[in-house]
Amino acid sequence: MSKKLTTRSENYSKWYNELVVMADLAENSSVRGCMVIKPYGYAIWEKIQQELDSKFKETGHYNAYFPLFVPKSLFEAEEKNAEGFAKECAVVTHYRLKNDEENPGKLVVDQDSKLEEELIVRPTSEAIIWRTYKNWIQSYRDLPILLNQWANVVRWEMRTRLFLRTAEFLWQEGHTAHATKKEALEETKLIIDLYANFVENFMGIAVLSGLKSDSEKFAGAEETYCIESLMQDGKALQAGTSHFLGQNFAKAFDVKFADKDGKLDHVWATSWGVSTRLMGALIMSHGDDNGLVLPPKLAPYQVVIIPIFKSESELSDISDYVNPLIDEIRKNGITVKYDNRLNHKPGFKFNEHEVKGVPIRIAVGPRDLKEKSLEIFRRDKMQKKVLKFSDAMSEISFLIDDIQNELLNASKKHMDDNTSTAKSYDEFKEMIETGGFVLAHWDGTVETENKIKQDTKATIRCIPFDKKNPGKCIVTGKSSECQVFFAKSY
RNA sequence: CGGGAUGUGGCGCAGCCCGGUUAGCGCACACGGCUGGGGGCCGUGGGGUCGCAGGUUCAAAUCCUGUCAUCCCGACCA
Repeated sequence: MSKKLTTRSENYSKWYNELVVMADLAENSSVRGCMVIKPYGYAIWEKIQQELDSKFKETGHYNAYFPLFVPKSLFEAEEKNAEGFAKECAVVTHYRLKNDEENPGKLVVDQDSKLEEELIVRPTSEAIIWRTYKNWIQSYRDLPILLNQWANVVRWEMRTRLFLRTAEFLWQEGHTAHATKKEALEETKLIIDLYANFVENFMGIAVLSGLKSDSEKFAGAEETYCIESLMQDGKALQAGTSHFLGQNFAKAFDVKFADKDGKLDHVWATSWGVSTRLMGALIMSHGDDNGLVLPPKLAPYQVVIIPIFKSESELSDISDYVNPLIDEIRKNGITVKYDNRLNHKPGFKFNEHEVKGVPIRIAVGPRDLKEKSLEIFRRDKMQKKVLKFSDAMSEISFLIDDIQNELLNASKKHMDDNTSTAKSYDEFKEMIETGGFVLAHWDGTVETENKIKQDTKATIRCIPFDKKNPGKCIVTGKSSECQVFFAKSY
């Protein structure tokens, strides 16, 4: 691993300050591990939302919204799910404050307002949604239900980490109900493929996709499919998951439907989600020492034009010069910002947009007006060149595609270069120490998985969908259906 | 939740070990001038009571106790 660019890198503030800051709201605050997303960071999140939304809609899904609070009795209905999340739930026990008689001007919880039943702030919405689906589903004619919700959830983690594990985070969670197992499994696969496609082609991040082992799967799921990406420091990051829930939630919430023959059966379910963690993946995949690097499809603005001028009349001449180009860029469906602020110097602006990762920068000054030229710069490779003004549009169009492609290529190359195959356990340990993915045979048991985790801190990141190359487990020598991907992970 | 570290103007830090003038520096900010093809320069100025609570002391940013938060390592996790 040549670079160690991570969320914990020394360049921390350079990476993130344009996007988010950790919430620092009050003295003695227990709003711990929450982030404030700044406008530029939120603009990136909105891009992610828009693209995913359109893909969900193309595949027949609709958005809906369900309550933030989950009554404890609902939450505990699906036992495995409840058990899995119990340790990290924020719980609402009272609904009123009153003046503190001993401390004028201060408030205390009104003990008379204790709730009969505690409310859990959703760590995920299966429970409340399946309680609702119970009332919506009677017949096979009511199926499938294909819903998605954009929401915030709260998981009171022991240890938080900016972007990757904040106590409150934004995500989308899909929850579908189906008449058959086959259909639910197809949905689970459809979504993981949709995610993989999105993360690769929109965000420019190479991913692996496959199955989670039993110990890594979602609490309450029969099977969990995942996409895993490899960060620059050689650690893996789970970027999205899609769960086949079987009939677990339908049984827990007694959701049955009558099929064509009038026979009652429990409904089959899936759930799936991606979160603001994707923004962490973005930063850790593409960022460099100069700050963020955004793939054009994700950039709040793809091109920035910086005029170089001494006086306002000079600025006005430059504006006349570049305005036709700005119009043309927009006509081509590319977003552009003309940074004609008077209160910052060009050098400052260059730097600011570099830190923000704007894919393409154009600089225009008096010299260019004379020579009918402009300077164009691509952020990913930090290369600039001077062009004839008349060639600008075609170069911009080329760069928009080229930067998008090159980022994915670089990400794929990084993953390929750092994926190796271990033939023995000793070799495996060495490879894990180096970083990256290690493919190895595994006998399929939890015991072996745990041993590997204890010895090396590596976990099974994913099991390929086609299990087609039998061999012998590197630890026990027992037979193995296929090689699986191991890595140390976030 | 266990181990370690940190908390000082908006941001980043020094000072703390060995208590003692008016708590200092860089960046940022405001004003003025010179500048202007890569985070400009010079000058002037404003802003902090040292996370919070308590204790020791003539005297606390500095010592002690508690507490909250953050970061790192572990366990746990999208």
